[in-house]
Amino acid sequence: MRLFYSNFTNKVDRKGRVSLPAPFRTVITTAGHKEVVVYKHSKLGCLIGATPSFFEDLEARIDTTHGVDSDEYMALANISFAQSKLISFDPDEGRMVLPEDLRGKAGISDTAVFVGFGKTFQIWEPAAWAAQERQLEERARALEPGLKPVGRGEAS
Amino acid sequence: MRLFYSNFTNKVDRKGRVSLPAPFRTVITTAGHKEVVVYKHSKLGCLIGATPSFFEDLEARIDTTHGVDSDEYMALANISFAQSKLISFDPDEGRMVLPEDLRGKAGISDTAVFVGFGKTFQIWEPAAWAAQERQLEERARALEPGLKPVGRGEAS
DNA sequence: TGACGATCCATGAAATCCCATGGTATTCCG
DNA sequence: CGGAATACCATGGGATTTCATGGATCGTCA
Repeated sequence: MRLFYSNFTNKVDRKGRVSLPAPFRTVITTAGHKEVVVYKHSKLGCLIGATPSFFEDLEARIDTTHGVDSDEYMALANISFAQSKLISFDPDEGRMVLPEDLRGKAGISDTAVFVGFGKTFQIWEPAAWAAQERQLEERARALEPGLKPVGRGEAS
Repeated sequence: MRLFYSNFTNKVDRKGRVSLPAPFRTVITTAGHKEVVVYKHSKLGCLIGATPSFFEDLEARIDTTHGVDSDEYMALANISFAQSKLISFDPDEGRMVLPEDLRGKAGISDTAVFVGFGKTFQIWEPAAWAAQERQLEERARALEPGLKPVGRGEAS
């Protein structure tokens, strides 16, 4: 499975259109999709994006472990589905439309930063991302010794 | 399998007609249907909608694991079949008729909110949905530590 | 015939598609 | 190696289609 790497800063025009960074497009189309799922992160002031498959897997996992009427399912489904949007992008031009409400929630006006985060990516207002970046760096410095030996058993 | 995402607020006219949101239509027609199954949720004050296949699969699962005479099967059959309505929608215009009794049970008068929940969707009276939304958010906050390992891969 | 559905037509707003352009990185060729 | 041609990508504007929604018509079943 291809993952989302690096970060890209793109313009958002009056219609709310943004170029989905070309490398991100590749990840998504390679996974067999022409759409991305986007929602607002509950704590961070950014949006989260992922392939539809990511959510399909998530759904299946929650369904089998908890059942569709459980509190867990409802709470998770609210974020992953009810509050999410399925956004299609032009496979040729590579542009998508960030809906007004999502832009508002992330404070994005005319510029958006796309940040690769492995299986997901984040979309930030530039200044907010700069701040987050600094924080992450500090935190990483603090955790560094602890991170080294951890080799998470994820294949590939 | 396509899933139901996002939420849409549509008008219900005097005849009980509502537009099934276009993306929802796509999910249903892609699954090869021209109809939706709708019933009242036993606890929540909303209606549940899904493709006929959803219930066919569910039926098959319960049948094989419990048998058609089990309590589980009876309970499922009552909700999924006896209490449900199979509602067809105009494939071109995309409108369906929400029967009076279902509207009554959900307190819906002239506006309905369609909420995507993965394999199913919900139909709410707007104010009731707003309240439910708040509750789900709180619950998500409470469950968050427990959810983390499931929704792995996300920054925090 | 009278109520209730179902089908058909009309319309404004909003979302989507199509074409054009400029810049940048990469490749190709002398 | 250097310069030019080329391919890729981000971005803008305008045209076109889709979609939600209202009203009217036609049929049907008591």
